[in-house]
Amino acid sequence: MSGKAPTIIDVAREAGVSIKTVSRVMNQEPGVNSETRGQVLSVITRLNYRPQQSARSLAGARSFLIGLLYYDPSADYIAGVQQGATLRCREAGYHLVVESLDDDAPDIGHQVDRVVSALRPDGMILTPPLSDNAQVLAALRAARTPCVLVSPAQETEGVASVRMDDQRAAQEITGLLLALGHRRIGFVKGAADQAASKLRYQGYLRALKAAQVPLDKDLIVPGDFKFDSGVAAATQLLARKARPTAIFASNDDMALGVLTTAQRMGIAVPAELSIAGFDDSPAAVLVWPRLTTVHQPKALMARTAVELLVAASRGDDPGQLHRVLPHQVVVRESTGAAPVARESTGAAPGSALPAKPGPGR
Amino acid sequence: MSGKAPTIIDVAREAGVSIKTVSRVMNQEPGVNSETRGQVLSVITRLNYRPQQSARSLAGARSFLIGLLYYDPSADYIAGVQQGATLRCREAGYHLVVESLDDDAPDIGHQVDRVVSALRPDGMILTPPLSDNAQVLAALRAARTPCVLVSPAQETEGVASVRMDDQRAAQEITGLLLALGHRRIGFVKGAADQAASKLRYQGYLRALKAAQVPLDKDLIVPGDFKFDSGVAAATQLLARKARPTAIFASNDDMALGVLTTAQRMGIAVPAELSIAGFDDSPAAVLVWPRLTTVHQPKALMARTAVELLVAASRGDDPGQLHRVLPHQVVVRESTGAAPVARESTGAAPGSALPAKPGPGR
DNA sequence: CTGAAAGCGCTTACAG
DNA sequence: CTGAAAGCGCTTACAG
Repeated sequence: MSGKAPTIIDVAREAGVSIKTVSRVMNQEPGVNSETRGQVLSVITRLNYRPQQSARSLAGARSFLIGLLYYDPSADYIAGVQQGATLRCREAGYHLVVESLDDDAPDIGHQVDRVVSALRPDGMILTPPLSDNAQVLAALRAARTPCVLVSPAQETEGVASVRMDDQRAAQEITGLLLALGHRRIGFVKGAADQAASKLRYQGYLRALKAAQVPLDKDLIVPGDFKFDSGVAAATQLLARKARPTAIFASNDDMALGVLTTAQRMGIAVPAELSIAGFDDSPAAVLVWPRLTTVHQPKALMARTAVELLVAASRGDDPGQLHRVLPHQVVVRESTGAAPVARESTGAAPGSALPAKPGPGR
Repeated sequence: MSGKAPTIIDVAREAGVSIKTVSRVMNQEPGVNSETRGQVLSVITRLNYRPQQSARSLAGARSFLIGLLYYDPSADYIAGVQQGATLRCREAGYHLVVESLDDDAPDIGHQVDRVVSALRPDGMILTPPLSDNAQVLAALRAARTPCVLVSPAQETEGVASVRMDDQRAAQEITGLLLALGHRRIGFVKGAADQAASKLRYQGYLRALKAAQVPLDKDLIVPGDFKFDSGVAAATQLLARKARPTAIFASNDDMALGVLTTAQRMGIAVPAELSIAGFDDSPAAVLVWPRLTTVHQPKALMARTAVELLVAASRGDDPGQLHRVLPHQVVVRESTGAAPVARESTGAAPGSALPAKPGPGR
């Protein structure tokens, strides 16, 4: 508890070795007598010595810093990613620096450049839509900073990436609705400029095809991932004569718009209409019935991204560069068996209450 | 675009000055001939020179790093805080390092210590509940690392803090309900161990007193800030003979539980029951009617925290150490005029639809 | 298996 | 107003 923090010199003196040996122990380099190593380790513990990041960074090739770059993410997305990244960083002795960028800014390359040249991070994690931003990627490449793309639109040769299988997840959740007996399943598309939109749509199509359910194009409506577009989509879909018995929205925000609209129209969920979303957002469990949806492995993707970067900076073999992580279909109360087969005749009777109020939890 | 990034030596040579002069210009120190300064600046721009954080940190007293420490925050909270912090950091030439800690861990002091001794950040921002964690504060004090507490339970002499006025906000939103003619206003408390719970409750009490509305203790029910406790609270409150015409929940998650419960009981919101929350969470606008609530100045609190830290690290006068930032009451569709004065007789007729469906947006 | 020397790119006193 | 020297705390070659 003296005034100054101990340095590598203090440790070396106490342990009766050179600073080089202490350095070797700290970096877990091979070729140190195990007795010497134990001796040094005990002094390190006793003095509570911690190497200083700035000195290691200046002298060596590593900064022990990993950057997380994002642009206008949903709160839930960034929180999930960050949780996984910070925990894995701590385990590996790294620290996470976060930077919020403007995807539309013409000087975004410079913004990246600034961070990289100031911090010299050992790696960068890019979340969508930055994972598809050519300027960002070019700036990183020029600075020779390794990066991992989270859910990029497409995998790039030699650039690491982590993602989940959006198409398969969408196929699974559509399959769930089909298994419940639904045949008229509405689909609300995501924003046209996002890669996930297309994948989720394809998953929906595949599931129908696999179940040999003919495609009804009128059941497919546009959306932009926002609540209001879910409201608009539901308004359109539920006004049909032969209205769908289920609606799968490309994300939870839109699914909540569908849910609200159904409730306002007096359509019981899930008795008369099943609703499924995608994302497992916090709001999915803040409504009743709670949403059936897909849980994206955000924290695991981030952990994996950190691992790939740490391996690369250590010179270890990172293994497979393109990782596809397992998702989870979360079945809650917004989906149920299709109504018994009598064609809906338009306006349905009944209240907004579910047939059987479920338990409060 | 050569292989190596330019150093201060390259700049000095090009500008025909000593590295010390370049250093002075970079740090905006006074006492440099303005012509010399301009000359140096132009070389810096031309070479695209950026000082390296690790070298500055090692040689000097500043690291240009600010830490953000949190424990299990809501996604929305951390995202809001971070947005404000990263932007202000960028403007000031700082970078934000985030670390997720475990508030219950017995070695949390060590966890903090590890970050501080490795990174030597110029300051730390602590969010609740860490802003009230004695071990964290002690570790920071021992390391002489300046910190700013976000919304601490109580202000500490000499320790900077930023917060909003929870009590006044709660008083305002209760006042809004009173102004709408409500007299039986239910209140759902927050978790007993959080400082905000008490403040919001006091605000509710004050508003009633100011309006000379007698306190009915049966209208006050416990809660823990979670959705389910809102459901439980509403179930209890709405079963009363003289049921409340409005319910103010201490946060949005609970308010959503109240909303769902009302809808399932066939009580129209806001025609028969007004509902108000607190936080302005993302979910507040993902339901219908959208929630009337209080918007907490998360980003502004974080910006201010960074400013206090940057000023301190520059040796500038930070000014007032305890900042109270303005909040905003956001009036949406979940609140309306109190039903005309006929005593509720228990079970109310009507559907879950609002009297007049509002606009879709 | 271990160590002495040089150097990473800046800032801090100290001179002039 | 400007600069030459020392040094921050490590790692990198290089020896032995």
